[in-house]
Amino acid sequence: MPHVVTRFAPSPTGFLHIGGARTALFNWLYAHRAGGKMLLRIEDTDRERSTDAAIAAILDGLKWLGLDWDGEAIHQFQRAARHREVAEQLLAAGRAYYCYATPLELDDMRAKARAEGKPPRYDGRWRDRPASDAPPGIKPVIRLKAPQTGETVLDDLVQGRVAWANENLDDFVLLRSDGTPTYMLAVVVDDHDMGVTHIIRGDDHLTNAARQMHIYQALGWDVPRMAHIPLIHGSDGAKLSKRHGALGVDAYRAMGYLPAALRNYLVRLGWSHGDQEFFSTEEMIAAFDLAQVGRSPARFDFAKLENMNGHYIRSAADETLTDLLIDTLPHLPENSAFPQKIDAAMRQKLLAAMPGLKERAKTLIELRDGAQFLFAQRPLPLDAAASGILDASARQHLAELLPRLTTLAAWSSAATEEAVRKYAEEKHLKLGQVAQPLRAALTGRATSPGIFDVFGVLGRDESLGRLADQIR
RNA sequence: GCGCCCAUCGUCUAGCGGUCUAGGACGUUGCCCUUUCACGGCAAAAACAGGGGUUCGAGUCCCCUUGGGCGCGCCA
Repeated sequence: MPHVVTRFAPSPTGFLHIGGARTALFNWLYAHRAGGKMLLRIEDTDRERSTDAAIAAILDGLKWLGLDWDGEAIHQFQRAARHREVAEQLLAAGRAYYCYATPLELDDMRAKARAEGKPPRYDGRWRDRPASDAPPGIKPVIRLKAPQTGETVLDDLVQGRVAWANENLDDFVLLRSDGTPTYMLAVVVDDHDMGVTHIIRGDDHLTNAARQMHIYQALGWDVPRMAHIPLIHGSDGAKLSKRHGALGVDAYRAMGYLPAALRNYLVRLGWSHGDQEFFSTEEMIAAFDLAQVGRSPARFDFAKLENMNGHYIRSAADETLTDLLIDTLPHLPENSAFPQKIDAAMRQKLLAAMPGLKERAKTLIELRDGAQFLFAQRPLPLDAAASGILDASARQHLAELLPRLTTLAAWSSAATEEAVRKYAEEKHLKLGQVAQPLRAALTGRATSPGIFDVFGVLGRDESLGRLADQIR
């Protein structure tokens, strides 16, 4: 396979949103598949809107998702001198020119073009004027002398052949009047200098691709292969907004999703491999291919993500999951009924309960809530359903069961089960009629892991104590 | 307005001219399992946007319409 270098190039004007995360994932997968590299470039040339906090959030999000990059992150702003140099090189070669048009003139130009049913574009008024025409006191921008006829054709790895008539494109700005580069120039120069071979990005950049190709051509540089992947939409089909998923990846962590689950969900958005739904990281890398990326936008569906997350939780090893939950605790929304600090003894308890807990949780939040009874203090608070279960006859059953359980020779799930089943049989009760009161007394809830597992995990003293609390 | 992109069940998608009475997954509904809740199992409802072509044959190719999206800055 040929040498492959991809890059993820977020602009640090906000968190790493879900669309960006998927773009990063596709770049990462493509690079790994080819045994190549994925580079990271922070596009911080917009000094007004770029923040260090956003950079930190993006790096943190990538790390959490397990998407590592090769080498140091490049900060685009630090390369401004190089960008300027290239603009001047273009100027010297006659492939770019100074433009002295004022913002007011440009506004008029666009308004007029629109009125005539043409795309609003720069009319090239300074394209062929001699330097001697330069008005005094105005700092010029540098514009690219773009081709005015013919067409620009992109062979996109996802979109296929896309063509633009050059007359619909214009002489855009390369270098601003203050000497700083525009995004269009910076991207091309950086991708070239970084040796990027494959540009995989959102299809909101598709039109930019034509303009960037003009820069490559003017410079005589090879154009990297490009792949414009469709955007992710909200559940209503419109642009992703905060209400349906345009959250930072940290928000997904806070909702209790596993990185592996989010990765799996994201990779299946717009990409498929036959009917396969679940992919380990290795499988994903081996199977991923841009040719299978669809061209239509996908809607974000929390229900499916949640289902996948449940799958990942259920199939995770107990040790792994226990530690993941503990490590994630600080990121989850506060729950005063659950300890923020888990010591070694508590961890053991959690681990022991994990087989029963993980079957019942779709998110780490649900996992935590399900585990709450483990650490509850006696006497247990009962929720509405639990106190509904514990009526007089239920408490009577508990009272009769308590001595039988107290005298058990050895305490275990199996031993308690035998005792309880025997009691139910003697009294001609269905197991549920005694299991539910036990559950309510032991966990304070109407739902929990299997009740005999609860006995086992809680241990003799705590179990008997909780039962006794409800008898009085 | 102009340019570009897109269009299969509610959602993610399989399908790359005949094997499609359109397959899988999520969600939904029903049944089973069952100490609760889950899990699991079984079953059901559910789609080729519309219209023209091309072809012996079209979900698959072409055109138009409609509907979405993206772009059109001295933002990125």
